[in-house]
Amino acid sequence: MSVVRTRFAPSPTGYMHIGGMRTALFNWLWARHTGGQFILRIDDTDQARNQETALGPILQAFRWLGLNWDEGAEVGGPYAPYYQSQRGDLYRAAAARLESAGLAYRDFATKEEIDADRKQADREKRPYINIRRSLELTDAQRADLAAQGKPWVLRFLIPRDQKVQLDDHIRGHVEWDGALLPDPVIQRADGSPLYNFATVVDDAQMQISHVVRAEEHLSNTPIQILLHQALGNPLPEFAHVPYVAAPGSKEKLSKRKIDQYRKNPQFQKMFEKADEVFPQLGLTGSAALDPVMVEYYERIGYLPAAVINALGRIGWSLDDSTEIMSLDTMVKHFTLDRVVKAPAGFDPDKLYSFQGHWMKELPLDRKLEGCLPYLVQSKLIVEPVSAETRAFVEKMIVALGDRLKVFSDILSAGYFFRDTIVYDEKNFDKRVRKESVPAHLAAFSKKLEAVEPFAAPAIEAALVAYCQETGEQTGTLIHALRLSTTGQPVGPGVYDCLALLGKEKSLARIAAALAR
RNA sequence: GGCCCCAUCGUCUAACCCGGUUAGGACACAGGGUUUUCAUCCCUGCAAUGCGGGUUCAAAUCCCGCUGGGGUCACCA
Repeated sequence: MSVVRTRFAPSPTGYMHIGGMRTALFNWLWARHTGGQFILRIDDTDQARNQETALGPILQAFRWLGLNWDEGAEVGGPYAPYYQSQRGDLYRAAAARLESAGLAYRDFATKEEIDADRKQADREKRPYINIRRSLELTDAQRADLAAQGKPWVLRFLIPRDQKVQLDDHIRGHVEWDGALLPDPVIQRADGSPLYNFATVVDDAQMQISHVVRAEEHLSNTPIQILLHQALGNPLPEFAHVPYVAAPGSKEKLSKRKIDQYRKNPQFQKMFEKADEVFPQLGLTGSAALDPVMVEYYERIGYLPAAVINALGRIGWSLDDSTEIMSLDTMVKHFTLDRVVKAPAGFDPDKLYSFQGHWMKELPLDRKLEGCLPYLVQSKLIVEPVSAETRAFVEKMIVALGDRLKVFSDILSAGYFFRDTIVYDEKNFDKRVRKESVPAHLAAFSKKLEAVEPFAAPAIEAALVAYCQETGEQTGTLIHALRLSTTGQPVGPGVYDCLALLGKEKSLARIAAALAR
């Protein structure tokens, strides 16, 4: 096989879709597995919906996940430019070629006429295909229309006597009947190309060997195959991967259905997390950044390794038991024939589980680098971050241990920085405002004054000693101490909390809690 | 509705191509143990071949039909 060249060709929409990212990943993996090239082309033929800024988040998503591209946006390459908006000459030349070969025709039909034809076909319960009235025009009539300046579009003349066959790497053999396909517009009146045409021209010119894309493009494929044939291009291989569905459903994950997803039980947690975390960072909540967007995961503090792992397991498996996979592992083993045919729901729980794994693997210094920006953005610490602060946050991270799942979880321990703490009232009543608890808290607080050094082992020893003396349960004191010093019913070991807080703050907070 | 695709635990999947497994793994869930919280970790449990016909000694696996789900039907990409 000659060199494998795959491409991902996003339209600049202002965000990177998590499902699109999975398709991009498969393209990337196939190229890397085979030692081929991965091209990032920008399909911005639809001028109306493009702005410069709309591309940024897409490129950022690739960079964040570590999916580099050999040719394409920003990096250029031998088939530059890689922006469809800059490749007009190529499309116009190809269109002219088809027209002069009699494989495309100028269609003077108006939208209204086409609509009427369509409705008519509908009424007669037969499939709509173009009536091709413009083909009946005499040369004189055509010249006349041209002289009048009547607008026309260029349509590809679908060969209606042909069957189109495809041997797809994933779906196997698929056939269409040319007699049922409408003639697609390949060029607008203003000379600009349409997606199906530009894609064909580009895939051929860029020597794309494998078109790996989501199955929603399957119905575009016969047209593209016919176009390639008409243009005399060698046919690329096709692999239509299943689309990524909304959690627990078979419906394509779609940004437009975002409001429905808020009620989706699995997605709900992600929206709640966004609404909890983003405002602390000075961002709007889930309204601006939702779990359909790759940026959501970056901003919440997921690890690229976890997102990659989760994406790679949607619709693909290495074998019967491997779940945890690094990008390198996937590159080594990825093949198109192990891609599943059925659409798969995105599973936030499974992603979270992968995240737990990869976070555990992460060295402490990397965790620190990951957490610091959250503390800075939420104004809990200031930049430049002093060496002492770094050391303190590092201790926090150690104390948090596996409770730190995503980087933004560091914010759940904000009570180490804030002077006014928010008490969980229900648990405060249960653990502190109870029987002899305040008295014990006060008495133990006195013992704490003498603990030196004020570190976890010494604090624990003091507490155990106190409980032995008084016959009180250690659990009672532990819960009471946690509630009064952090306000929270859960968190790192309470000895770590006290040590982190220091003697002075610990005693002050206990006193403050007793005074409530 | 036309065309096309798809169908194994709640979810992601393995086994299907080349028929013979107590239908395997993971996530989730439930129970238990460790940690006097939570998280982690360990153990256990729960749980699937959509239906109907063939072919065959034997069908999740091959064939047909049905049902169900989904994608797509633009001068969007």
